[in-house]
Amino acid sequence: MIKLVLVDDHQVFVQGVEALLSRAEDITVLNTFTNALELMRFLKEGDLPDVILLDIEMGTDNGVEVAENILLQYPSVKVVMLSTYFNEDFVSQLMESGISGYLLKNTGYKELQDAVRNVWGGSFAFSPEVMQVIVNGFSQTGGAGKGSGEGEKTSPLTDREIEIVQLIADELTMKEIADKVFLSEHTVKTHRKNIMAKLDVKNTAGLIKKAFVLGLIR
Amino acid sequence: MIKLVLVDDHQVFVQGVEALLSRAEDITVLNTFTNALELMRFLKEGDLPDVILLDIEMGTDNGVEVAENILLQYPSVKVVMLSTYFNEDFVSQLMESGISGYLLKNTGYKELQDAVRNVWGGSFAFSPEVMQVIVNGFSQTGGAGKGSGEGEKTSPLTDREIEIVQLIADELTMKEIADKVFLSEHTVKTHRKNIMAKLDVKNTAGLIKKAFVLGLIR
DNA sequence: ATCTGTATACCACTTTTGTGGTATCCGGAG
DNA sequence: CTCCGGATACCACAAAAGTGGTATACAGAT
Repeated sequence: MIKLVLVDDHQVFVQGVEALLSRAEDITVLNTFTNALELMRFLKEGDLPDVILLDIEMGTDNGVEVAENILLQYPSVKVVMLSTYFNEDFVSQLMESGISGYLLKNTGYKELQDAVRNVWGGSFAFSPEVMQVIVNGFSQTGGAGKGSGEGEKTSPLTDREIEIVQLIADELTMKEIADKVFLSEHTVKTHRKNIMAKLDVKNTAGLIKKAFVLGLIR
Repeated sequence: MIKLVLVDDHQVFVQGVEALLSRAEDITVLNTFTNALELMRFLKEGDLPDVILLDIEMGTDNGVEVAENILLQYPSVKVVMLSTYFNEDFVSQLMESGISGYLLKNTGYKELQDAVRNVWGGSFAFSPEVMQVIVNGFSQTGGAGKGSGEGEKTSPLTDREIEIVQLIADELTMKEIADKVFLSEHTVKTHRKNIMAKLDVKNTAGLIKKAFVLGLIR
């Protein structure tokens, strides 16, 4: 019996997936959560699942960081990311963290069940689109060994930086943000600069897009 | 027996919701679709559902327009929007089109079932967050009559404009876009200007955010 | 005690956006 | 046929964004 837990901030979605997975007789859904905090509390209680299905876009929680945390604290559980979007950076970063799968939400439930079984058996589960990029990544960087690039890690943003990103998304200018958070305009610009470097984007458009995908803004 | 169809471009999601709604004995899911084209073809065949659950963010399809089309051609079916995000503009626009509900995906499945029943019975179904804004809108504009503002309609973008939006989201500058689509930089700027006016945003940040919510970019 | 990362602040300069106009061409609706 | 909307193009100016530095202070880790 494969024990699993489900995390996604959309109730209908978790309930739906739960119903879908319950049809498989070899899978039990131990519990479901709509935020990372609940999940971590549950894991701390000791009844560890075999597999965790984790949504990347979770509003306040950063799915990538959550995955890293889980794998750091409980290396034996298999983590499979479920995402609407597909983002190369995440995949390489998450691979390094040791996730077992990355599935897009346009996957069907049969494939999802199979994925859970494969992962439980020690294998991996990636949507075709994702798989392709992984393969390309390897051929580009020259085979095995160092993954798909060393300096390309998407470092997590600090609290202050996240705050700034959200204000930028609210259409405020640097000056307006400066007034709002009682900082100098220079400082806010510096933050934006750092954020753009961390997220590896070239302008506001890329910044907002990535922030959206990362679940930093809603 | 309430006949309904489900539309959302994420397979697991439709399958999940289907499973959830099938638990109710008074609801049958006639069919599910992952894009608007399939849905419209199905409706044309004549077996009209009582209720359509429609996701707003559907990649290439614009959920708002799809809803309008459905209601124009088949005024007797009830349309309920399902969305991750909540956007005021949509709600007022969709209200005018005659939708029967707007639910966020953080709704639970029991509420979803109730919503379907209410809508079928001629009533409405809105998530609390949405309801609040509707009420506020009315009190602000001074009661019934003209909805929540006349000139605030989010006009649909033309194909060219959508193309430009997507290129902006890909971090291209006006000059780069101009080269790419064989237009003058001036023309591209004009397009962006018009787009921003239509979407009622103040800058690139707002533009990308709204484009994301509208499902114009992914 | 030193190193590292975060938050803060400043400056000068270039590039891009954003504003507010005008104007032509074309195709479809009335 | 005429009117209108969409796509196209241009201009000039103001306002931001974006680049590439430097620098201080402080907290926590080593």
